[in-house]
Amino acid sequence: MRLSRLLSKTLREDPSEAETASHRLMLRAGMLHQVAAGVYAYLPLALRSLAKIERIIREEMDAAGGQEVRMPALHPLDLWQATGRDQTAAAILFQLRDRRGRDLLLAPTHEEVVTSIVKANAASYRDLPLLVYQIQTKFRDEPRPRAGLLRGREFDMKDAYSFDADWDGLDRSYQSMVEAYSNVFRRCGLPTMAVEADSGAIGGKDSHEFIMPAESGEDLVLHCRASGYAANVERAKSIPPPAPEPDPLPLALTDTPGVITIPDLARFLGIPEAQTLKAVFYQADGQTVLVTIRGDIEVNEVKLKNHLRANDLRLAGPEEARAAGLTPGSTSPIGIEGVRTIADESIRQGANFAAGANQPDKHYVNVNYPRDFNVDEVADIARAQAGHGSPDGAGMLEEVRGVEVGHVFKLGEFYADALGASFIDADGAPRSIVMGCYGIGVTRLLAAAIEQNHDDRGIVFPAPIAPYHLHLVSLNPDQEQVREAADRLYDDLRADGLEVLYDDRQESPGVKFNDADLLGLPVRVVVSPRNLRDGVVELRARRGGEPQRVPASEAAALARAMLAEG
RNA sequence: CGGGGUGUGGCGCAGCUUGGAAGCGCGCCUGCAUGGGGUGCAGGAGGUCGUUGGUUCGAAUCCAAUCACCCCGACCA
Repeated sequence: MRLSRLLSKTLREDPSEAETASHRLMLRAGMLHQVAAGVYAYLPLALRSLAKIERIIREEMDAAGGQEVRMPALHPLDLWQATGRDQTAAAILFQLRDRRGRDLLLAPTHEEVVTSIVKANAASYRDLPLLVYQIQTKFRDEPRPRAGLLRGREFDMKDAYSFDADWDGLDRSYQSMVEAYSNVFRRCGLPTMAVEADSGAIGGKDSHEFIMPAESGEDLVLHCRASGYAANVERAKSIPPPAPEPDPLPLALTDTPGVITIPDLARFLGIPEAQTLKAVFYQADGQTVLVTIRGDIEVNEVKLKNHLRANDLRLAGPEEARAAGLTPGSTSPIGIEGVRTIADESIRQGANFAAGANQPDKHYVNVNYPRDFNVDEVADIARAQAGHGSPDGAGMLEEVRGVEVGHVFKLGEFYADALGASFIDADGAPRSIVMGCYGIGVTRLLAAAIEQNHDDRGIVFPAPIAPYHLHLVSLNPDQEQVREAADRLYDDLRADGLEVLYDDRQESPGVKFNDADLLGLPVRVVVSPRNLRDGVVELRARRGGEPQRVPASEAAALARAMLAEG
C-alpha cells in the first residue's frame, strides 16, 4: 500500500478525547474513527491487524475441533425471557422494537441462540461433544464506555460454546480451550496470564480469565511468583499477615473520644491495625448485613455478594445503619441482635482485639472471638492484597494490573435446562447438555496489544499482528533514482510475499520517520540518496537496535529474519 | 445513575469574566528554496461558534432548556 493513497492520515497532536495510550495512538495513527461513545469505525490499518488476530484465532479454534458459525446480532426478546436474562442482563441490553411492535435486542452474547441451535441438531449422546464458535459483533450498553477499544459498546468478540454429555466431558473441553487460548495469545506475540476468576451468578464451578499485563488495565490480579498462583482480586484467596496473639485478657470498655476510623483507633490505643476489628454495613437485596473483619483487611464485595447469594449489594449509608440499630463509627457485633452478621475468617486468629462498643466515643479492648461475641456466619470475604501470603503457602502475593482479553467458564446445565436442550444418553434416558463458554475480545485484544507495546514515539507492533510487515520509506523521492529504486524495492518485497506499507510521499525525512515510528510496523526500510550511493538499503527494527545496511537484493531475506525475531 | 469537565474551520486551542467586524498553531492548496528526525519563506482556501429558545439596538460572550463527548465513581458473565 502506498501511504500517499491511504484513506487515513496521521495526526501530529493528541486528540483531546483520548487519554489511554492505545486510544490516543490508534486515533493518531489513523486506525480508528469514532462515530459515537464507545462506537468506532475500524480504518484500513486497524482492520488488517484485526484480520490477522482473527486468523490466528480461527486456526486455533479449528485445531481444537471447533466449528465456525455466524449467529444473528438481532435477537427476539422472548428468547432471552426463557432464561430470565432479559432481566438479569437488562442493564446492558440495547433493546428495540420492530414495525409490528415486536421486542428485539442487539445481542451482547449468544448462549441462548447457540443453545437453541444445538438443541435442534443434537438429539443423542452420539452427537456430543460439540464445539461451536463465531467471530461477531456484540452490543452492550455499557454504563460507561471508555478508553477507546478497551471498553466499547459495539465490539468484536470470538465466542465459543462447548456442549458435552457430562461434567467430565466439560472438564476436557474446558482444558482444551484453555490450551487453545494460550496458543492464540502466544502466537499473537502477546504475553498473558491465565488467572482464576469469579464466575458470577450463573457461572458454574470454574472460570479463568486471560489477563494481559498493562498499567491501564481495569483488572487487578494477585500473583505468587513462587507457586504460580494467580487470581483476579474478585476471587483471590490469601493468608494475611498474622495478628498478635497475646494471652487473652478480660474484656474492657474504654473511652475513645472522637475516634472513628481504624487508623485513629490503632494510633489512639497504640496497637497495630491488625489487632482491631472493623465493622462494615451493607444493604443486600434490601436487608442490612453487618460484616466484621480484621482492621487491616478490606472486604471483598464480590466474595461477600456470592456468599450472600445477593443480586444487589451496596454499602449501607449511616441512616440505614442507624435504622438497623447500629452505631456508625463504633460498631461491632458485640451484643448486636436482630441484624444478620457475617465475619471474615481473619477474626479466628489473633487475640485481644479492639472493637466498637456500639455507643459513641467508646470501644472495647481485649475482644476475643468467640468468647465475647458470635456471628451468624464466618466466611472468606477478605480482599487479598500485595504482601499477603499466597493461599498455597508458597510465598508472597504481588498485585498486577491488566486487561482481560479472554474469559472461559464452565456454565453447566443452566442454559440447557432453561431452553430444554436435552439429549438421549446411552441408556435411553434424557439428560441436560453440559455447557461451557469461552470468549476472546478481538477488538479489545488489539487495543490491549498497543497498551502493552508502545513507547513515547508510538506503537510497537508485535510482528504477527502488525498491519503490514515493512514500512518502506523513500527519502528525497523527487530524485528520480531514489523513486525508481524505492518503487523497484516495493515491487520486489511484495513479490517476495512481504506486506509493505510504502511511504512514497513528498515529505521531509523527519515527518516520514516520525510517522513510521507512530505506526509501529516491525521493520523500517529506508531508500535514500546516501544509501543508494553506497549501494545499500537500510533496515531497522521498530523495537530498537542498530540499523542494518545491505544490498537491496538481500533486503527481503534480512526483513524475514528480523520479523522472525518478533 | 451520582460528581466533574468540554463543545469555536479536518486536529489542538485562545476569545466568554466586562456583549460591539471570529483569532492563533498544526494540517490542507499554490509557488520557490530545503532534504537523515515533525525544514524555511511567500501567497491562499476553509467556521450555521453543538442545538433550540430567551434577554438586548446588537450574543461565541448573558439567561434557560436540550443534545453530544470526555474524566472519576457506581455498574460490568
